[in-house]
Amino acid sequence: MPDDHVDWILAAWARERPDLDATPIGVIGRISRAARFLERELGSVFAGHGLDGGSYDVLASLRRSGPPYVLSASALANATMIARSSMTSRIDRLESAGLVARIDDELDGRGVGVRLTEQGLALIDRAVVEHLANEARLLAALPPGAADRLAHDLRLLLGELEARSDGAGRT
Amino acid sequence: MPDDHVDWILAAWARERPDLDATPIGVIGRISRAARFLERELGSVFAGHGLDGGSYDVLASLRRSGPPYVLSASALANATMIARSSMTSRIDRLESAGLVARIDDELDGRGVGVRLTEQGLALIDRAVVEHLANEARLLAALPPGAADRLAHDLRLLLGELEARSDGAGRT
DNA sequence: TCATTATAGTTCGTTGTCAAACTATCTGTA
DNA sequence: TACAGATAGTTTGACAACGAACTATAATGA
Repeated sequence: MPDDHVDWILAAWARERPDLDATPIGVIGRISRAARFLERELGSVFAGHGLDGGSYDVLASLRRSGPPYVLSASALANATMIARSSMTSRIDRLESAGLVARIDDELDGRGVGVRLTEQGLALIDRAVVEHLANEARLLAALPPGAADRLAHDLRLLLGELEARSDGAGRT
Repeated sequence: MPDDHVDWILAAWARERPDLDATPIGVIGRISRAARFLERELGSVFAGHGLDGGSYDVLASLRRSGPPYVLSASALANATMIARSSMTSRIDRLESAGLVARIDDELDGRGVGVRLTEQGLALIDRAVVEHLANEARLLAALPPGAADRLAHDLRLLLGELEARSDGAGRT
């Protein structure tokens, strides 16, 4: 019932280029657009803890990996889908903030372990509660069943995308 | 059946923080992650036309607005969800590439119209065909009905998000 | 064993986006 | 009219991400 912006996009293409089948935009355009809105909405909670989305992702990855809260820089880069060079500077920032510490990898002289500090652990354990409440709030207006359906269907799509660019995910 | 990375994230949180309800990640985490994958996959087609995603968005917005293919810089910024200052430099780049031209707004001395050049029109009319085929390809592996269901449910979510941050979209 | 190749991480230069400050113009109201 | 505030667009400085080049270490295999 409530139009979204993508309805306007689809109507415009139907008018200007009726020869094209623009229906994929109904899925992919909405995912891109929703991701941008969500990034903004989620950002305010992160900012309340002195973080941005990228920093939160690193801390959350370490936290949910369980004790001793250590992952390699590469594992973190894979998990968060950014380049390794970008992870270097993310770790730099988090390290200056005292939230993580670099430790030598005993088994592999090239590797660097990234460990959650006590301060980092305390921070992410607080932030995750608020973050999940925020996410739940954003989904709360959906009619019953829609969220589960979305999770199910997005899982199919994401599984496909991950399989395609194989070796990217799966930390 | 095929796991996606978010399944692992959910399992990890269930193990480490069983007190939390992480189910919103099943929707929101997948949207964010899918958006990143899609950005990459779609980028290769754009690059084949000498564009990036942002440039494509501007040209496509102008194209589907119909003749005379003119929109204000603000309208373009709203449609593509970027800051007006970022739109200034996007237009700069597209203008140097000869794909758009700035024109004075007769009615409003502050306004700047952005018009698709003949070259820009020809380019976007070629690119959009290939782009839509690419999007269709990425959705092709979904089981019957899944894409329509996704479009429907994402529309509900996006409508909610757009209503929340009111005045952002709706060019 | 030693040379070749692959991998982990960092450094470097470039780029696109952003917020804030600024200029120019328009709008509303007294 | 005149002036205060809103709006359109640009400029500026900061920043996060990227790819390519580089260093150091590990793995392979002849």
